[in-house]
Amino acid sequence: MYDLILKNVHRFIELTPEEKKLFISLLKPKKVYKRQLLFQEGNIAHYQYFVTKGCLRTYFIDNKGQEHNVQFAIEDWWTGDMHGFLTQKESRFNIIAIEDSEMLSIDRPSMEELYQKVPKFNSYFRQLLQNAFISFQDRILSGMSETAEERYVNFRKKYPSMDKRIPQNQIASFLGITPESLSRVRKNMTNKNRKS
Amino acid sequence: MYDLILKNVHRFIELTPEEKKLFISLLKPKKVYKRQLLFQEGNIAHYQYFVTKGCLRTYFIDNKGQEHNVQFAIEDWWTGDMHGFLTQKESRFNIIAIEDSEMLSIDRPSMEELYQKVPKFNSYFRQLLQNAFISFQDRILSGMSETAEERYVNFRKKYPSMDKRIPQNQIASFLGITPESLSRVRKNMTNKNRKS
DNA sequence: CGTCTATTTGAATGTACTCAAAAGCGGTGG
DNA sequence: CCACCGCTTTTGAGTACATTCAAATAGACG
Repeated sequence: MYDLILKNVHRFIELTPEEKKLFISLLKPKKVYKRQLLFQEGNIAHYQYFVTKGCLRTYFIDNKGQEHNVQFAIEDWWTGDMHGFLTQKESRFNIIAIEDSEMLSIDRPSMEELYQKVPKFNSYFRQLLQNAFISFQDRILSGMSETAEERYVNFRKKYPSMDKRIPQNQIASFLGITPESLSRVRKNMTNKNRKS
Repeated sequence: MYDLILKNVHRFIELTPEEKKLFISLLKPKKVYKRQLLFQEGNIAHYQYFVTKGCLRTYFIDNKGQEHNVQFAIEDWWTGDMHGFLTQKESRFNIIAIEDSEMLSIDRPSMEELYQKVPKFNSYFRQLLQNAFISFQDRILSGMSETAEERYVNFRKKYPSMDKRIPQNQIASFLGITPESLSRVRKNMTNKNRKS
């Protein structure tokens, strides 16, 4: 159950057996079923979640009532509202399960304890923040410079495992286009392939 | 000359006179003139820059050769390629002066020294990273949910001092639209105001 | 003053959107 | 196991918003 997260941590920092034990003792398992909300906007984000099984999406609702997907998370990914978690301000995001999912959650006090006792974890979590930062940066760049089709192609290249599991209309929302448009983009792509 | 940056730091952490001295001793003044490149893509970002005078823009060039503005920086702002600075990988960004500008720069070794001797600075720079993260997040959300006009209105609300100093075509590039479109958006807005 | 760049305006085009309807797919209950 | 219901995906037609290309006007700077 804890193998996956330990491997993940191990990609960034090395832990002694005692440190591993402490870390694991601070994690709380959590389950949500398909279509169930893990977290709702307006609340304070007390947890970050490491996904061990399943698939979730993080979205926000704009002032026209439209949903927009901000992030998908599958096994071996962290999810949660990073900004809200760090600032302890009301979140603008919702997180909902696309499949039955299992997670390991950690709250702020536990994270503080971890920083105190195993300072290496500062580095680990800082790198998570950096990665989140980078992925947002990439998204801004791609939003400014790429067509819908290019964004979709890149999405599939970058997250091949997600492409198979996530409904098209959800991917469309992530890419910032309508489901109809994505359907047409795909049609177009297969036509191109047949010609060549 | 160092008042501005000390005030800025002071908004997040408190420093003793000795700590201030150390901090200042690690900063290198730097000048660039209008239209001059401060930093060019393909290089490693060795510095972060705190602007004490002037105005700069950070942009990247997409594979169609088009420029896109990522950030503007005026007095009391930090600029530089955060991602490149943290990872020490080749940067995709260019930074150029919109006005004659003066900065205080800090390199990685100095920052490490600062972290060692005054650990409080970890917190300061982490908050800078957080703020950068948040502003990118906001930009993704606004790109997904707002029209060009709404984005422009919000830009003016958020950065009133920049709106006055930065050429329209540069603002357009920041908003992700063409200069012609921004011109029409503005025309539209004044027409609306006259009617009401 | 003249030159260079930024901004505005116009006309035609294109990309993605909305609205509407049909087809496809998956899960549920009889 | 099949029939039905709800949701997703596809397709079509018309529309809207922003783009491109081109040209005129305005502004900044030496």
